[in-house]
Amino acid sequence: MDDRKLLVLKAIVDHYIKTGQPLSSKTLLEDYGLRVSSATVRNDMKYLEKRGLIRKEYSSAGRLPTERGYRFFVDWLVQLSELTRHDQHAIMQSYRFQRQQIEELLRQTAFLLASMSGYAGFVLSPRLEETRLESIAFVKLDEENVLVVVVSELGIVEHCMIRISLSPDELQEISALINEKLRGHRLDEVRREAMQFAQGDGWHDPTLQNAFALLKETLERRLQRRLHVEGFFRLLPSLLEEGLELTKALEVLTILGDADRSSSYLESLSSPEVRACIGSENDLRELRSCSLVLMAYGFSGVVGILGPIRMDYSKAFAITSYIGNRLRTILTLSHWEQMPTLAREVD
Amino acid sequence: MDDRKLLVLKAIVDHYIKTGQPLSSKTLLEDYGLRVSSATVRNDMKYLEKRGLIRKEYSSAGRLPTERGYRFFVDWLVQLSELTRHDQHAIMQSYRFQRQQIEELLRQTAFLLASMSGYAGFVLSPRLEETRLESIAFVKLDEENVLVVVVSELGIVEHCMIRISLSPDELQEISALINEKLRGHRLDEVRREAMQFAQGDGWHDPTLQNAFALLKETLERRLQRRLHVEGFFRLLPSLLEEGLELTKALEVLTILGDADRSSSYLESLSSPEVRACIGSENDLRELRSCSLVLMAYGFSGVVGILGPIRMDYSKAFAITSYIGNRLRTILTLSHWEQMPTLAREVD
DNA sequence: CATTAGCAGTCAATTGTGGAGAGTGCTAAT
DNA sequence: ATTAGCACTCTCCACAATTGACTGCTAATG
Repeated sequence: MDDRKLLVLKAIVDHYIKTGQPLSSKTLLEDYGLRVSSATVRNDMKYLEKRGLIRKEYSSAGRLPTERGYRFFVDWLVQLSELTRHDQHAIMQSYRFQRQQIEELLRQTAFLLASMSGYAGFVLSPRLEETRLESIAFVKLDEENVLVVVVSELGIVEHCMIRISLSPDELQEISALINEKLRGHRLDEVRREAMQFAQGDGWHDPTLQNAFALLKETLERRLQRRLHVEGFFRLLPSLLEEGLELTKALEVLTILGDADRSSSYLESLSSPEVRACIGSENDLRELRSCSLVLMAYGFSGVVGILGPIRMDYSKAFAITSYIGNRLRTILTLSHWEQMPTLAREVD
Repeated sequence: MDDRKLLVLKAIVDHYIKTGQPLSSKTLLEDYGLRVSSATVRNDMKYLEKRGLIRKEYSSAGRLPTERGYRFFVDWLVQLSELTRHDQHAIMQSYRFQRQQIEELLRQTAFLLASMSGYAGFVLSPRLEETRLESIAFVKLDEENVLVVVVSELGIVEHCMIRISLSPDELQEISALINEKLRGHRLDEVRREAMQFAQGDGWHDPTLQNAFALLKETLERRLQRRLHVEGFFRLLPSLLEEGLELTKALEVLTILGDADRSSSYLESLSSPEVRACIGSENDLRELRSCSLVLMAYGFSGVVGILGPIRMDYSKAFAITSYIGNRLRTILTLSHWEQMPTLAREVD
């Protein structure tokens, strides 16, 4: 495949991504300044069509990329665009107020992905069971209620109230024991050990055993991951423009609402490097009519963009990669560093 | 207006809500078993049209309700349908696992409204400033970090970490002072008083003043209300069926994303009784092409359904009212009551 | 006076037709 | 390998004709 053929392919993909219109041999000459005749271009197009990289919508129409064409484009032809200073600045700005609440941070990130790309943005929360325990605090609220707060590397992970009656001294004892034994352990281990305590390995006081059972249960229930999605109404027009019927397009949106199914899929796709999954490359049937651009940011969390197959991959790669790395940095820094101090709040 | 005219109106509204098709005089006779001729019905229709209750889409088409017609229907003709046992049971089921996290409960409720109605469901969170302080706990996590937890009538309302170095004794002292002075006060008062402390009315230790400033700021930032919306992709087909253009329909969805504008509007509309706001009765321009059915459930919170103007009002009223009252009950019960105990969890 | 039968008039929806325009494929020449 | 030129294909748009569903009106009826 010679250089001119590559150029023709690139022109077709670029043009179709930009305008949504098939590109004809004549327009290609005019707009991309080739110094050959349109017939030559047509011959090249025929070659590309035989290789399955472009196609026509009907016999006498211009050419547009096939999914294989997009794949080829993404793998070989795309030049990774840098974000403009302006965009970079906007991203920094929106992370300026460091939130302590991790879920809020993730929601914000999804919003950022969506608004910068013009498609839907999503963030799959980290697997908290992979993070390490910083400390667990027990607070006596009144006679029969105790507040349990679990703090991990990523900040406050969970709080819950437990109905149990313990003296301050007892609380102190438990607290010291747990923190000494479990600090630095991964939360899934913590959960396992809480279960052992609950079964009586530590104390034989049944009330206490209950407390641990509750703690374990809390960890279990709330360590569920969340999938934050933002801006999918912006996605809809793009999908419809591609000729998708409304019901199909809504299926795409609905699958994102089903966090269980989509989460595990997104995680299985992701890698530390940003990558794309185009149209029918998707294993999830409902997503076969759109494309994903995503990357992992740590602790098995994933960020990405969901758009039409005719997506501006270059821009999507740039945005996802920049924001993903940003998020990774923020989360990897100890959360103690990020906390607002008065001085910072004021400026 | 005689009984037969009312029957004709009701038939037209019922039929249009069910099928989306205008009703002709002939079909009306056949389906609703009137013992008069079609000409008579046509005369009645003419009367109703003159009163602005029904209209035609073009000169030789059947009749369909105007917005005034829906309003009349809702005010005088709608018979409030009871939810089926099955539906009631489903609602109870989904509230069976009492969540401690209020936001999770609200999200769940929005989901319930959406899935039962087939339209979009929303829940505006309570004004936390109207709830009363149960207690504030300070926990020393390590040398320089203190965890602050605010518990109100509705459960845990806020937690944050503050960067401050205090001895356990000092913490104990502050804690006792605050809880004694402020328990039972509304959170907006608490915020105000925190501000006074911050300005030095209590201690003159600058570090402490900073702590209170932070507390105040936290309360301020996080007492923002949230608008939980679920299932608005289900709303879209309904809106489009009504002949709304996609852009207009998306405007409707977008306005719900703008929590600030829509929240205050929804609150201003709501009353303790379930009520409807139909089409152009809405003050918010973007909502003029759809209808709201909503009610207040306490602490200025609102639940409701957003649907097309051609909505099944009878069903929407039943669902909103049932779920709204359910939610009110759950929140009004002291949160201590709802907490899971082992016994309940296990069964 | 309310009701009815019958007929004329209105309009949407559907189908078919024809011409213009855009673009390709092929062939023969360079 | 490239090019010019021509025939062919298919979409898109506008226009017309036909069909069918309802209504409005009028004159007759109990």
